[in-house]
Amino acid sequence: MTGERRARDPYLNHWADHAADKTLRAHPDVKRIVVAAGITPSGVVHIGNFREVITVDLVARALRARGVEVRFIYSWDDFDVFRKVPKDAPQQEMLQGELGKSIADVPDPWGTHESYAAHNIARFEESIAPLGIEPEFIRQHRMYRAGKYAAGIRSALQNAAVIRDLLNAAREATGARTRIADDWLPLAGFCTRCGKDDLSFDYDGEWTVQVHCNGCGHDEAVDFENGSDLKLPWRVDWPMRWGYEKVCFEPGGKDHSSAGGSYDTAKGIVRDIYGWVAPEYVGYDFVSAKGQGGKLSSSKGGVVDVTTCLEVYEPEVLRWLFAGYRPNTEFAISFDLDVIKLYEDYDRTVRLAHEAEDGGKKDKKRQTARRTLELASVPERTIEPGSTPPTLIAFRHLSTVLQTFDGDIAATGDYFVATGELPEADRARFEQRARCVWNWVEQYAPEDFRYRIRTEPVTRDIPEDQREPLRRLVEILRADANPTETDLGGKMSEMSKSGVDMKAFFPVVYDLLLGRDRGPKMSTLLAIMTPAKALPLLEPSLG
RNA sequence: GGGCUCGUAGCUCAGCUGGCAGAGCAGCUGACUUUUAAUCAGCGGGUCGUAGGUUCGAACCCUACCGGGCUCACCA
Repeated sequence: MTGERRARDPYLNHWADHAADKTLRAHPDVKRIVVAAGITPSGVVHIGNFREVITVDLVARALRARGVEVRFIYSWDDFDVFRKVPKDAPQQEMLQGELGKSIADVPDPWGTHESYAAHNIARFEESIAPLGIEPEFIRQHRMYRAGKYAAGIRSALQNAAVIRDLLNAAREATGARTRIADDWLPLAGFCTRCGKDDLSFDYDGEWTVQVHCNGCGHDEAVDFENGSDLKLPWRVDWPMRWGYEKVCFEPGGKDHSSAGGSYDTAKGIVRDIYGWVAPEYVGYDFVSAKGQGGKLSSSKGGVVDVTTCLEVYEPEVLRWLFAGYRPNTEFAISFDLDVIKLYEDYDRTVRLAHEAEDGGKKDKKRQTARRTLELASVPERTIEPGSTPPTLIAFRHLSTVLQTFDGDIAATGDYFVATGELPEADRARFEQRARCVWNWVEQYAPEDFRYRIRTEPVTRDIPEDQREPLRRLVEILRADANPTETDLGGKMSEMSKSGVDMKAFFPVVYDLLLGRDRGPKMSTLLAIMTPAKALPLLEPSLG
């Protein structure tokens, strides 16, 4: 397993493929490539954190596409200190008293999980399951308490001076004013009596640390060989874990990516103390949210999480979004009208990806579309050029029809099957999209976009010149209990040609049916409603 | 102040290790169709932030500058 494990395929040309190639070049002899993600569950794990996970997942897929065995680990940094009480959490007073403890030891204020950290972790792990992301989850607090990192801690303590010099060198290089003190130890942790993190240490050179709690005054000799509440500070913890897990690839937020930043110093520490090299790295930019109005700020503390995104985006569309942007591009997840455009872009990409290649210029675009879509696919699959794409009902069209059926997804599906627009085989996918469309219509769509068919008829005083057209429309509907959209389109056309001013007439009809003066294409609306439902709304006004 | 990163069409972004600037949307024109406009055909649109350099050849590599973002904690 050395050198090129597989001839470079020009089609494997996505940024995740490049990252995979780079990783393989850096580790030509490794049998099983370890890729890692790591996040602190110190608050709601949001869509920005998700970028870390999806980035690793995409690179993992790219590595597997090269025939490499991959281990995808996800480290939850839940031995982190609880520093800030989230504003939207219940039991503010209780939480206030827990500040300084490990988030794995702070009670869950929502009362549904074993700890504050566990609550945030569970929510996120559940949310990414539909996306086909299945890492091996690792809980830091368990690893530390089980003594897994004991040797790593001892190495750090015994080499405290080396680490201090490395960190100080970085500070010097970046012009920082302060320096680390000579008696500093690369150690942190929690008091076994009060649980808080304000500690002083004295190291014996082997496995025992004298711990003094500056908070409650507790003194204790802690033997960390078989696990304890001691841990390494972040800048040392990260490289220690690289060495422990033999991590070959791990991305980082742009906040880690600068000189003197944690990746930079970790690089030196892992090399000098832990005998491993820093993983290949991709820096990713932030993800923001756009167009959710006031909806979010109250319920989610201003943070968009994966669950919220999946209410509007199909799993594969969400993956496709993240796969499409280069990691270092900042972008916003949209909940406004952009959603329609994004679905349209996605649908077009699907069609393009399935087209057969013809040797022309467009092949490159077909390949890009195909590769991006493969990486986005849930479940993972490859796409054959020239194969039949799945049938996808356009978002906009679906929103219209779905509203006509008042959100009844099964009935809407039946309708599309009946019209021939939807093969029965693609029904599951259709229902997934329909749920997203309906959520969007209900929660985010502008008023202009929304309508509902009247449940109770109203009787209007119809203007003289509109009575005859209305009578004709009613006759048309009475004549055929199940007209198709095309049938009705033809009738509308006839009415128009016979001199009816449809521009003036339609608002009258829309008002009777929907309570507004505009609406979906009339023939579509009436065909879907069926005369049985439309007539009772129209007839009373005939007088 | 040091560093990283971005700057490409009106907008959002591609552009693989240097080889004729490119997609979608928006815009405009035409066709068809009577309603939140769909679909089809076509068109226009860029000094690739600025100025130098390397090269047969630069959006891409190097230098400087301008502008935006980020970063440089006994925090993860």
